[in-house]
Amino acid sequence: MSTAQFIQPAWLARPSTEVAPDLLGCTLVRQTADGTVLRGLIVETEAYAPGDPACHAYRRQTTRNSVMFGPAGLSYVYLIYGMYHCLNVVTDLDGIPSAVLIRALQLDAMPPGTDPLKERKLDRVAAGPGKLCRAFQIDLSLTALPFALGQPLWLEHRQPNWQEDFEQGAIALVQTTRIGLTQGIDLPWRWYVKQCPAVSKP
DNA sequence: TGAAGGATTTGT
DNA sequence: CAAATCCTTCAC
Repeated sequence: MSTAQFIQPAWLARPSTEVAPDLLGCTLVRQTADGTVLRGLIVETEAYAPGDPACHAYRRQTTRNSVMFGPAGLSYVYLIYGMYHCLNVVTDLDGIPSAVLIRALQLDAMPPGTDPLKERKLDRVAAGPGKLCRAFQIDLSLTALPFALGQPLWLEHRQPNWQEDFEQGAIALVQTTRIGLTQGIDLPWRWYVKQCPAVSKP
């Protein structure tokens, strides 16, 4: 028995490069209109920040990226390549455009005795920013919404078990360069859980 | 008003 | 490596 600790805006009101690694091990929860609740452990993130040429807010404020300029704790969803959506968590202080891209989720374990092939397949269902939005039914209608209980999306802090494993070294994090960019490719602003089967790319 | 291109994914 | 596919941005 455990009580979920919901992530508040104040915890997200820090530079995206600090929040991105801290979000690993936290849980993303999606509640659909019909009441279905989907949960996934965040296992891969990327940070986007001011002065970063890969950031959507690099040039100027536009209709699409305006939520990035606002306060922390809101969602930023955009459409990429005409067919996939990507989910971000807006971070840092009001007026500082920045966000963390959620790139991969580890979905809840299947019941004991499940076919190992099925389990391996499940590991890849949310292994990538476009795939996780597809799995969690996240589209443009969910942009600029607060992450909070009762909303379509919210975030929960790391469970004590995860935090203990992390502190004892049983879980390790990897920091590396971001994926799929044409600019800002050298910034090491991608983090993921080492040897996690649900990470998009090792 | 139109053209170019993208923080992706999948299959050849 | 190229296609799929459409919204956003920027130029004219």
